[in-house]
Amino acid sequence: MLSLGETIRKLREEKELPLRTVAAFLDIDQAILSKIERGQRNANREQVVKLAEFFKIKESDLLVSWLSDKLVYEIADEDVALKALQVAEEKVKYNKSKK
Amino acid sequence: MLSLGETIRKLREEKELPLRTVAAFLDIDQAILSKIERGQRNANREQVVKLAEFFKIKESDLLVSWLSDKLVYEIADEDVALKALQVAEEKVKYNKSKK
DNA sequence: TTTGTTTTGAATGATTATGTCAAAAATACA
DNA sequence: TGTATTTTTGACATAATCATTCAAAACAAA
Repeated sequence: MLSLGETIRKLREEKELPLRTVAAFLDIDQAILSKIERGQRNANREQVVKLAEFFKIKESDLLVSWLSDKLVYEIADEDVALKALQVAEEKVKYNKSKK
Repeated sequence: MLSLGETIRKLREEKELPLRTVAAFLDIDQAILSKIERGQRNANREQVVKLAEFFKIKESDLLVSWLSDKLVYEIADEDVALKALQVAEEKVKYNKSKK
């Protein structure tokens, strides 16, 4: 259950690439990428899509990783975090069924 | 499966109170409360707590409603919304077990 | 109409997101 | 060691988003 940051750091290190190379592909400063990999910054959607392209992995997998990180972050301090996630699931299912 | 806004509007109308009264208790402009009830604005945590107090309902129930609304909002446009919620659940469970 | 309530939108202020840059710290390795 | 390379950090800038206020418009009831 890796975070987005852990995932892309692992991929980058497997290929023995410096931050610079990946950051250039994303068209951002390497400092930002460093922070993304360590979870100090959030990537945005566009960056996630580009990362999937760069590493040739399934875009939806990386989006799930990114979105779930954001969700966890949003409720991390709440006692009712799990319950909120479950209710959110029901709401999404309901919205989908009626749309 | 009511949203926070629908919930508090229902409660307010049952008691036949104007926005003004509830807004005064929350110490906000009634325009904001109107928007919160209609889902055009997000309440903040403090407001949710006060709303539970005002309507004498369980605080955690209203917090769940509020948090789940926020979660749904955050992923509403994504194809992988459900998957992201499920992965987020696993991450929360994992974090809890290791803490 | 008159009165009270609710909704809307423009304007403003606050907060968050995003990025750059340069220096410090860590790492690799001749 | 010393030097080059890479990574991390933090100060700063700017843009985008969000929250709030206010007044006016729209609505509802008497």
